[in-house]
Amino acid sequence: MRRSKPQTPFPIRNQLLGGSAEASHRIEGWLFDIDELGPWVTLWVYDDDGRLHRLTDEFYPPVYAHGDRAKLKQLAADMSKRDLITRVRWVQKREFWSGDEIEVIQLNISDSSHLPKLREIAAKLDRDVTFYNIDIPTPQHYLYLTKLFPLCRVKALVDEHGNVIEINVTNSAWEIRRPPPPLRVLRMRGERMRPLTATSRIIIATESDETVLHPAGGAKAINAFNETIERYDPDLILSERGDSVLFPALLQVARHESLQLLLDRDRVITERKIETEGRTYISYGNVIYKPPSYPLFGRWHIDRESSFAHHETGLEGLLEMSMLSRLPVQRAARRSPGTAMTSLQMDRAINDGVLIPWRKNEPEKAKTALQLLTVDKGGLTFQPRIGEYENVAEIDFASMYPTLMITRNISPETVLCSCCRNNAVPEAGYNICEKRRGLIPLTLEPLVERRKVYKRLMKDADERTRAIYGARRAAIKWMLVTAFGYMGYKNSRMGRIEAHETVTAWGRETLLRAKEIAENAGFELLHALTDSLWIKKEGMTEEELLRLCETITCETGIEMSIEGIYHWLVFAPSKVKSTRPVAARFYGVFADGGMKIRGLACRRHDTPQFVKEAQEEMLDVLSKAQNIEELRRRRREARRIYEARLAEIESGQVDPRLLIIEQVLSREVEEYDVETRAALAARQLIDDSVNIHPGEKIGYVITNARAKNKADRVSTSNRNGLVQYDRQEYAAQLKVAAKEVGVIDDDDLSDERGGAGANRLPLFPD
DNA sequence: CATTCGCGGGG
DNA sequence: GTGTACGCGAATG
Repeated sequence: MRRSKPQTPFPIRNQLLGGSAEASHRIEGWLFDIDELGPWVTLWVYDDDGRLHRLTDEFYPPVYAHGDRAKLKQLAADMSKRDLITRVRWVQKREFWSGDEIEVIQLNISDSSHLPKLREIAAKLDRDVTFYNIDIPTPQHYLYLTKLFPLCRVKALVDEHGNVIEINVTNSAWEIRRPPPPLRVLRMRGERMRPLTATSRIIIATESDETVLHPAGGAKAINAFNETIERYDPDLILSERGDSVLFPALLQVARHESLQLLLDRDRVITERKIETEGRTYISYGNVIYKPPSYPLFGRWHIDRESSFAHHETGLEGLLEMSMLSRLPVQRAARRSPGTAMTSLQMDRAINDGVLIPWRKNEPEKAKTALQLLTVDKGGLTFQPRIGEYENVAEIDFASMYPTLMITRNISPETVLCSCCRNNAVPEAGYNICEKRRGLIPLTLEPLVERRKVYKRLMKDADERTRAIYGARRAAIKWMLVTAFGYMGYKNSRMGRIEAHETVTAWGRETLLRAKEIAENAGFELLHALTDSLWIKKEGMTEEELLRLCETITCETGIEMSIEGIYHWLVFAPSKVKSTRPVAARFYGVFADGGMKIRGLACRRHDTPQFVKEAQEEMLDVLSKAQNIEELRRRRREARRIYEARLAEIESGQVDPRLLIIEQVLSREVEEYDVETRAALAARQLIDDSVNIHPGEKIGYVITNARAKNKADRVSTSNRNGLVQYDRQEYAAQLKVAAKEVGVIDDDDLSDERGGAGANRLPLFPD
């Protein structure tokens, strides 16, 4: 443990504070980052001359306890004796679930590293005392209370040691226009890093130069890395697999050579343990592997691979999430958007004087089949009418679930409230509170508004600005999506399954209402999915559609708009049984030439690039068709692409790198009951002593799909070009992809199977 | 044939 | 220090 208070601010790039013994002075600039350091937080502030200051501010996180007064007094006395707290007082706060004002004792924790100990105490006192605000990450907690946020403008008064006397924020995270932060970015990527061999390389690139490191070369690589960091002094290290591969490798080498890797700016924190194991968890039903992480002190490290936010929305989106939610940038980068959403809620709650319930670590119990059936019906799904259609319109509700939560006041504490009797919720008949505005709606409303503002501004913006606003919109969208998702999660700090149920019940009702309105207006419904309708009407005009959308918007309170009018649209049948429709499998071309595709091979992550691109090329040809008659002509044209690609595969000359199938492992190798290709590939990697984990993505090439010796079926070798792929197997995959888009049909597949496509589908079933 | 396993959204 | 569900389709045995 490091308990010594830094005597002087760590000098960054020469003497930032002038070096001399000024008594106190002012700094004006912007907050770059915040870390936690025992009884302090470390604030990194860039002043307006571009100099970075490391400031410290004392912070004693306030936690609250409710219960028998005598017991609470005793608790405070005990904790005081053990120096766990610096301050005690009684305050009035509001309880989250009931909304009631209650008297609680406020305890200011003397050092944030004592919080785990406090949680232990809290767990023991569970029966008598209820604790609040005891599991809020300290930097966030500091930001909630000071109203600072990442990248905010600050004015600070600091003493000669860099300790904050006073600090104030002078702008809002919600301002739309803001200059991009002037960051020095170092990019970092590896080649042939797994397994680590003499040919492994790490490339680090500044804006002007590039350095190649050979980690197998030992000290030389470490020195070269350190030299670049010292010289360039990046604010952000943007890596490809830095968390999972590059930093662990470099740190291993550095330790072996007894050298220090100069990752952090902050020299107060020196030791850094080498983590080699990450963590596997389940999210949204998917197994996800989270590699060990290497956040840095005093600069940012973002691993594009392990950052959902950066991967999905880029730096602009990540910063939007971070600023709005007050989550430090590196944390926002490594956590799910749900963490940002929760942070935003906690911020709101704390600043409204609402206590945050402690989320205990109870593993979620498996639901029974019956529960799943009755509780989680989810969004409404129609069966489309199989076939090819012209002049179909798609109309969508905008942000349906978030808007429902806002307009219907759906929140864990408002659903099934004890004060109102209205049986407002369709199907379920639950009550919804009419007296108190829910925390979720309060948090969501400004986000939904902000997305609308961005959308409006994007219309007249230049291309660059449009890209930035688009990324920020995407970031907010993800926050909104998770707001719905975690409401149904039992372990959620402020979750309640009935709230989740309420949203989907109202969602179904709303979609059905839209269907009725459309049908009453003379439209024919072809398909509907959760918040979208596909409709058709002879001689339909755009004005008519706009009127319909307006009516639906008025009647439901949720904005309905035209997603587009298709020149043509195909609802493809099931591949298993060709008369059965499939809800999410269609492709079509909008009047503006754009395509909408769902459920086809090219959308899947486990389709090899070669097949993906071949299908995309075929679709590209089809997209030029203006109607169904032309579509048929274009299919014949696209067939030439199919044949050319097929010939390439059969020649055996395709680059095997284009044939790699990437899949995410769902479990440990030993746990596979079936020796799937993925399992075989994983086995190979382990035999090559590559450490892989459930939730990690692996890649392999099919070498001999039907080999007796299963080890020969796939190859994970990265000796590119030496792999001989299974031509028949890839030819078959290409055929399936071509058939999906109607470029070939059953007859074309029959040569191998010998069966004549007996049940071919009529193109117009009606 | 039954069972196992991986994927989906968005842009 | 997280956060649906469930249906489709391909592969295995």
